[in-house]
Amino acid sequence: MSSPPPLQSAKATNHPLHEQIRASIERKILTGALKPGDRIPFEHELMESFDCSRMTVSKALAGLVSKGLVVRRRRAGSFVAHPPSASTLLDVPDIQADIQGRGLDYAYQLLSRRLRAPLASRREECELAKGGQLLDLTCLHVAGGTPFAYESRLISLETVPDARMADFSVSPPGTWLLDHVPWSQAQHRISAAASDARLSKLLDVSIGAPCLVLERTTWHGNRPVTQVRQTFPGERHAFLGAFSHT
Amino acid sequence: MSSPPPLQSAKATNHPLHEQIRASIERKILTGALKPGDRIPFEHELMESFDCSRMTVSKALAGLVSKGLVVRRRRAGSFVAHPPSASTLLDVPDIQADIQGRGLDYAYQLLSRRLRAPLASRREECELAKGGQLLDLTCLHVAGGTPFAYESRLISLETVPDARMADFSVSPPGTWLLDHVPWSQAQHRISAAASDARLSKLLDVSIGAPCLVLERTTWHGNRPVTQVRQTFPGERHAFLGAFSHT
DNA sequence: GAGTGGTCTAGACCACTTG
DNA sequence: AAGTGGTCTAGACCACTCA
Repeated sequence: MSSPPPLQSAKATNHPLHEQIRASIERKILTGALKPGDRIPFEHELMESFDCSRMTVSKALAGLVSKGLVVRRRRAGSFVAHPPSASTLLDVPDIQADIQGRGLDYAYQLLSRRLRAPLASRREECELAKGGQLLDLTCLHVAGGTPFAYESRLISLETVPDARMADFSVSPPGTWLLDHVPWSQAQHRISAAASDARLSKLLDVSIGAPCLVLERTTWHGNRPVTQVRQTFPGERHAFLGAFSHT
Repeated sequence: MSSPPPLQSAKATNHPLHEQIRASIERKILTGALKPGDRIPFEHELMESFDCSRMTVSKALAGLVSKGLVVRRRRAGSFVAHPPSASTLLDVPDIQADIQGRGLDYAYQLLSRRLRAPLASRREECELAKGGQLLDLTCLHVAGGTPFAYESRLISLETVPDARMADFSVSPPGTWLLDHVPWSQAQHRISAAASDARLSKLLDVSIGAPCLVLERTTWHGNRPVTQVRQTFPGERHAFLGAFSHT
């Protein structure tokens, strides 16, 4: 005889089981324990681990898919997704991919590279450094021969020690970071500013010309990764986004 | 005797059933057949309508919840969600709510109001009008005594005939539209421009000062609703957004 | 107190990919 | 060919909430 319905034994917390499973996997992804491309245990393995039915596991994974953290392929399994490299207003844009996506030649120029401590007077630099050092970079992105954006970036070597050895004279730091930091959250700020003398020379615009300024801080899990300020000639560039109330 | 497993009778399309159900309800919401606050049939009603199990109906509704189109309340039922009025970079922002949310006084001034046909030379105006007339408005938003944004807006009277009678001398058209058009999609464009003489006077900035320009076209279902261009003093304003790869 | 949605199960068949 | 995820069922208990 079959025992009566299992009675949902040991519902330790008040969170539903599928959320616990989702959170458990999500944590592993966000902390980097599971990196992009890594395989996630099969459904039947998770069924055993969490002692639940397949539908429950499936619901948990479906949540991760809808967040874009996981991709699932029949017969192959489930894997941690690669961060999208496409550029929209919402994503962390990769300027190189963006320019090449428009069919333009991309060129890049490293203007300066400096290893330094955070300025004690700048609170956000200290938070970024987290006690370590900062890599301070400035560079120029060029699209089809025309200056596209000036970029000033700080990278926290405490969070991304590998950046110290990376060769940013060839490929831009943004692209490198997208490839080497598994997942991120970002805080954006878009404003407008007038071009000063130095910027005007770099971007080939007149002094005082309106520019779009994008400032972004990026985290990996709860560790700060990088802080970047990109300046675009305002009449040559725009941010696009198609949104539904979704 | 019970018949053998129902064999998924009549799988007309190759879309899964839960997606068909979701699409069916989503369509009703996007076309306005179901308006915000309207009740969605109970799960057991949908089970009968679509002749399927409750889990399948539940999956369909869960999809709509995750899109923010539907809210569900125990014992009460499922309802079409009200569009969010909060303002982020992704949403359709309501300037009035935005300013008041910062604890500043909000003032509003209607500068002009004109009923007119679309200019045949401007393709986007003709698409917006869809054969009807346009309401052409310009106005100024003021926050705490300081000019905040200049707005130039076109409303398609073909899609929103009620706008003809609305009193935009009191409340701004953006707020009115958010309250009267049930759901929308939007296309945004953010750029920077220099302030001209007229704008400088209105916004109280110097001529040539950098300004943030937000252009947005909004649709209700597949009908164009409105097209707006808002200009912000660039050093006084910024667009913020916190994003995760979600 | 009754009915809603929230969650879960233990099966099943199917479609797809390649382990 | 085998094994994965995708979908679906016909039940069940529960928590919540509102008439």
